[in-house]
Amino acid sequence: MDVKTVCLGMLTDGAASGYDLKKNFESTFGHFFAAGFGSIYPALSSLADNGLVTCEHIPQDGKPDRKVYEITAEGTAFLLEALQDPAPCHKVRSDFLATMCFAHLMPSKQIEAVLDNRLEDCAYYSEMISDIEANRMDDWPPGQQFVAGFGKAMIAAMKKYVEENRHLLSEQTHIKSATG
Amino acid sequence: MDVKTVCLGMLTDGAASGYDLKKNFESTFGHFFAAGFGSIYPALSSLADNGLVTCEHIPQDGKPDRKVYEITAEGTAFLLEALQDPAPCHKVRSDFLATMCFAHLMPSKQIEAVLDNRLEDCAYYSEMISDIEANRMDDWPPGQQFVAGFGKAMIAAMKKYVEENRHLLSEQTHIKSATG
DNA sequence: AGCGCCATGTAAGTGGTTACATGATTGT
DNA sequence: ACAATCATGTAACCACTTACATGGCGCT
Repeated sequence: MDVKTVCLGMLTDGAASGYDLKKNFESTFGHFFAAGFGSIYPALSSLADNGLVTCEHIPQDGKPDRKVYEITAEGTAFLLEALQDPAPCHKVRSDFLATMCFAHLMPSKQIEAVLDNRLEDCAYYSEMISDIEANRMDDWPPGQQFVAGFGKAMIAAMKKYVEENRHLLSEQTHIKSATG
Repeated sequence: MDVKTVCLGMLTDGAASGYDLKKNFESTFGHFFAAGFGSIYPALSSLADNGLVTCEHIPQDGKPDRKVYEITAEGTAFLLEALQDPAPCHKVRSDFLATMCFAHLMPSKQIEAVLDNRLEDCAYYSEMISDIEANRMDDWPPGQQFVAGFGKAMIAAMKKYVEENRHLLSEQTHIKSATG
């Protein structure tokens, strides 16, 4: 699934601009689907070219036109087909884990810093999800509630694992002992 | 961190061919860092060009030369520097979660199929990690044991969450009720 | 007869990131 | 003064994926 398809999905919730969608990518979708303006704007243009969305230009003073996109019937049909994949992937790409694989080559201080940073990241995300939950989750479709809960559960599991197992990494230094 | 750097890291464990490294990418590193031959072979060539690894050509009958790569002192220095990032990222890219966000647009049967598939994927990975644990984990560096445990914990958390919360998605049909 | 394992590589394509370009308004 | 918010876009770049190309050996 690409940025185009996710944008299309977001538009099923109502008309929005690229700028609006970016906020979704930062909040709700942030923990599992990243996208910057450099992907979103071209995606929306392409969707409009293919008739999957319509675009209304709203002029503004001193700013570029606000472009509000709305999904079309063809867009909905396209989305529904895209959602038919019975085995959508769930991929992790972790420089963190790759780094930890080589912890025995690193000084303890560095390992500690990396682990602390990961826990900070967990804290950041769980706070973010709590904020979202507190504000506007009641009127969400059940799928988005499921997904928010999923994120929360995974982050909690990550935090727990790191806290309970960091001793495996940092108890020893990177210099090999001579006791072999 | 790119494929090059991870290959370099793997070579700290001993000399190996591209084919050998691929097996690592499929087993130990599979759940958090994917790479195919199309990335691995060019990565190793590039590392050799830059003097970070040496390459020994071992002729074979009826097969291409087996090329065994070994890390150099410069390679080790390069790796150690790459490992100094105090905030290595941990990214999830999930078509599964993106799909579930739009579950209210899907028929129940489809949702069930997607959830079942995810649980199968969990089963596949946890079995794989168990196999790895059973065979050759004792002599691993602590970092790789930490990472294997991490994968196991995350997959267990995923399985648990999906099993306990799938009812949120599949109890209702995709057709909006007229009770609003 | 066919599949999977061994073993390497290239070339084209894809999909995304990063940096750049513009510029008014509102808050601290 | 400075940063953040609003608001859009392009162009160069990058890393990785996919498909293709080659071919013997051993197992069922």
